[in-house]
Amino acid sequence: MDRNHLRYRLAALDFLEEEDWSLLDRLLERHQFATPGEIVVLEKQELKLTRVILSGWGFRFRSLPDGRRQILNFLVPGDVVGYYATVIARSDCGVEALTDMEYAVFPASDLVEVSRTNPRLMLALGWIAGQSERILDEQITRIGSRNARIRMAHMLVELYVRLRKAGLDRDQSSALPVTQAILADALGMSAVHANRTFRSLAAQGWISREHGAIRLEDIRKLSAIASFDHDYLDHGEVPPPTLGAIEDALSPD
Amino acid sequence: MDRNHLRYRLAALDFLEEEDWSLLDRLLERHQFATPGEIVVLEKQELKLTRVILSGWGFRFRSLPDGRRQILNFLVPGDVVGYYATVIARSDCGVEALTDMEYAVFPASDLVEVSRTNPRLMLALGWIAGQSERILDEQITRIGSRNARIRMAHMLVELYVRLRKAGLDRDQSSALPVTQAILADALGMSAVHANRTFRSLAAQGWISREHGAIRLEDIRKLSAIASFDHDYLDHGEVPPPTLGAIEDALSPD
DNA sequence: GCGGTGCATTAACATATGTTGCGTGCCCAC
DNA sequence: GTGGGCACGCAACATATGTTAATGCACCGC
Repeated sequence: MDRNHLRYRLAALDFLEEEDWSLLDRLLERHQFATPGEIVVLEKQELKLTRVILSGWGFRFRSLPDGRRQILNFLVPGDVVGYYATVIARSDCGVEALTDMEYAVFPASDLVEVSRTNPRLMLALGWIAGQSERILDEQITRIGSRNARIRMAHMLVELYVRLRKAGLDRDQSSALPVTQAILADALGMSAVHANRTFRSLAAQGWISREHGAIRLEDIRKLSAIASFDHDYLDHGEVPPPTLGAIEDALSPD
Repeated sequence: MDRNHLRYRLAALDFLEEEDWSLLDRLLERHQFATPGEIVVLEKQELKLTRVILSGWGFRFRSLPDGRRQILNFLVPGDVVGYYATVIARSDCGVEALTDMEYAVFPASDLVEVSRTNPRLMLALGWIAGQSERILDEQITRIGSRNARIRMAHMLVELYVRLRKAGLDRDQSSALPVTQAILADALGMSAVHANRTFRSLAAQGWISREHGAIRLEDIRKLSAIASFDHDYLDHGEVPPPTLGAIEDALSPD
């Protein structure tokens, strides 16, 4: 399991040193497992743990008074859950596994020490957190201002792209382990309408279903109708000036 | 201007020391101003600055291909914009002022040093960032799974609560400087429908308009129909166990 | 083989929301 | 004052989406 996807994603940043990597390894020592449908984190739970998804899929969600639920975002390998748990004690959202899932757990307060001893690593983890926030922005835009077809296409492409960035190859990342009901919860629409929308996209041959999963058949077409911005998750490759600034800030050490 | 609202909000955390406060003051030394309607941050702009709202209102938004825009969240005094700018160079959303606004600006890379020298302060700022993320979660839930009336009521109450927590008194915080068009952009609905919804709430006497602003007349009723969770922004008062953990993590200093 | 159970599909109908277009009142610059 | 711009109000109609309810189909345990 040493080839975890967080490592892969962080490598793109290209400024971590040997000691950062080894501290990261120690941080991620303790692993836990979950099976499909398992609730990993309960809502409204006192929570002082940070988790890192190592393999498999899940999602963060909130339940509504009327029994429905809203999926806030999906979790893929390399994602961090509970980054702020040190300062925000209660978790307001639950986490559920979609597939078999392996994740690392450590006390959130460890991050306080990390920030003191290895600011570079902390910065790198902050980068991951920042990406999540950007994904939330995108989710808001998707739900708030697009119709069902575009919403669904956009969501599917985003998941595909995130998986590829997490290091999964084309074939692994074009079969998404989500049911239409899950998609409906994520996109804020009824299951029936999700099905209508799904069939409409499937009729054009852009997606298809296989078992309880969805296969992307034509990612270009999907990106096109959703006017998906392929750059939007790309800012990982920190450009030289910024990297310089980091070194400057660190150098008076 | 020494009584800035970030200071007020951070005071609730109750673990910052004298040196943290003075570093914060130095960080927020440089102020800038904006007038209503002014674009403070352009979309898709290289951005290596972090900003802290000191007074006034604004919002983060994204433009859509068809000319509409989605408001991601509102900014009130004490909010931080561009917390991750060190690692995520490009800003994907713009920031616009709603009222006269004063804000502090500093290079995002300063935060790297803060995290090394004053992890407590960094933690405190992370708490602010964590609250913003929670607000995004709420925005997703609001847009994704509630009808127009509830969405609007919920949003209005949230703004009211956030203002009060930022230190504004009841009267200042029950008049919100937003037009119905702004609300529509925030709630992901058409301006006409926002107006319908507004009038429906106004007909019950729960809100009213005054000039270009909205006055909340009955916050209890609004909270009730929106089943607004008054705790959800409350986790600021870090409970003893967590605070203990922070001290533990810091003590081997 | 049988009967579940979970997911997908479909139809008919109800409702929420979007669109277009026009009218009103207010404030402000000239 | 007056003309223009802006926020708001409103009606009629078009459309997207929700609801309910029933059906089919695969998989699985027994």
